[in-house]
Amino acid sequence: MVVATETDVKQFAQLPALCPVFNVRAASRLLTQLFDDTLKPSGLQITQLSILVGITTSENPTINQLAKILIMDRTTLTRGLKPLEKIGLIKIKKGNDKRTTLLEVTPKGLKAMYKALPYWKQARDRVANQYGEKFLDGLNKSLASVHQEKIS
Amino acid sequence: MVVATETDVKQFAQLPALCPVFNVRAASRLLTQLFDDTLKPSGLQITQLSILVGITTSENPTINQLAKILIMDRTTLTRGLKPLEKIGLIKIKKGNDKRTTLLEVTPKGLKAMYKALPYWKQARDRVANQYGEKFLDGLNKSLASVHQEKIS
DNA sequence: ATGTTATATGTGTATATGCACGTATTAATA
DNA sequence: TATTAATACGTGCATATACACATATAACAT
Repeated sequence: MVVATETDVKQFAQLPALCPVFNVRAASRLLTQLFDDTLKPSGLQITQLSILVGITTSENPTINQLAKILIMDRTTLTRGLKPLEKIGLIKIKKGNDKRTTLLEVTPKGLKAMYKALPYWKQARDRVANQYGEKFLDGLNKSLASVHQEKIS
Repeated sequence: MVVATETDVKQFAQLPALCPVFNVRAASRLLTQLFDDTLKPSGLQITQLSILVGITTSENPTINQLAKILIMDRTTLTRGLKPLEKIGLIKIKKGNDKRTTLLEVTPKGLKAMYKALPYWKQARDRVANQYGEKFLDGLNKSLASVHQEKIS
C-alpha cells in the first residue's frame, strides 16, 4: 500500500519551499489569473496585451525579434499571434527578406490596447494594495534580473 | 502603415518593466527550462517531480487535496496525472467516498524521485551560483508570500 | 424517504509552452 | 557559379493552464 517511509517523506518534504520553480510557477498562475480576471472587460488577456505592447514599442518587428523582446520561445509566440490576427488586432506579413515575417498592430489593435490600459492599472493596484508597493517593486526587480542575466 | 504614434509608444513602453505578470511568466519559463534541462537524465520534469513530492508528503491525497497543496487548478492537475499513471509512477483509484479519487506513488515512482533528487539539487545550485543564495532565498520567500496570502 | 444542496470529479475548448524536425531563403565560400 | 552554411520560420507532438459545463455521490433538511 503505502511505500513512502518517514525518512522518504522528510527527504522530500522541504523541496517545495526550496524550489524556485515550484514557487515561481505557482505565483505565475495566481498573478495571471488575477490579471486576466481584471482585464476581462477589455476582451484582452495579459499575454495578448504583452504581445501588442511588444509589437508597438519595437515598431514592426519580425517574429524572432519579438520573441527575444518578450523573452519567449519563437514557436510559442507564433501560435500566440494567430488569435490576435484572427480578431484583427494585428497584421502578419512577409518581409523583404522573404524568410522573415513582419508584425504590425492595426488601428483596432491600438484601440484595444487603450481600452485595456485602465484595467491593467487596476490589476496592478490590486496586487500593490495586497502586498505593498515595495514588495511589488522588489519582486519585479528580482524577476527582471533573472532574465537580464544570461543563464550559462 | 504605422499606427502607433510617439505618444502611444511612450504610453506603453514602460508596461513590461512594471508588470509583475510579464516578469513572473518570463522567469517561470526560464527557470522551468533550466530545471527540466538539468533533470533530463532522470526522466522526470520538474512539474512531475512536484506532483510526486506532493503525493508522497501528503500521504494518499485526493485530487482536490493535492491541487490545494500544489496551488494549482484541479483540472490542470487531473490532466497532469495521466502521464505519470501511464508510465507507472503513480496509482489512481477510487476512495471510499466514491466521489473522491485517491492518489498514490508506486515503488517505481519513489525510485524515480530518488533518482531525480541529485539533479534537482544540481539545478538549484546552478541557479544559486548564478544569482547568489541570498537572492534565491529572497525570491523564494517573496513568491511564497504571493500564494500564502489570499488574494481578495 | 425525498427533494435540495454541497462536494468531488471529468471533459470540451482555447490558449500556453517548448523540443525536435523539416523547409525556404539568404549569405558565405570554394 | 555550385556548394555549403547560416538564418527565419512552420508544424507535430506532448504537456500546461483554466474556465464553463456536466455528472455522480454524499449530506442535509423537511
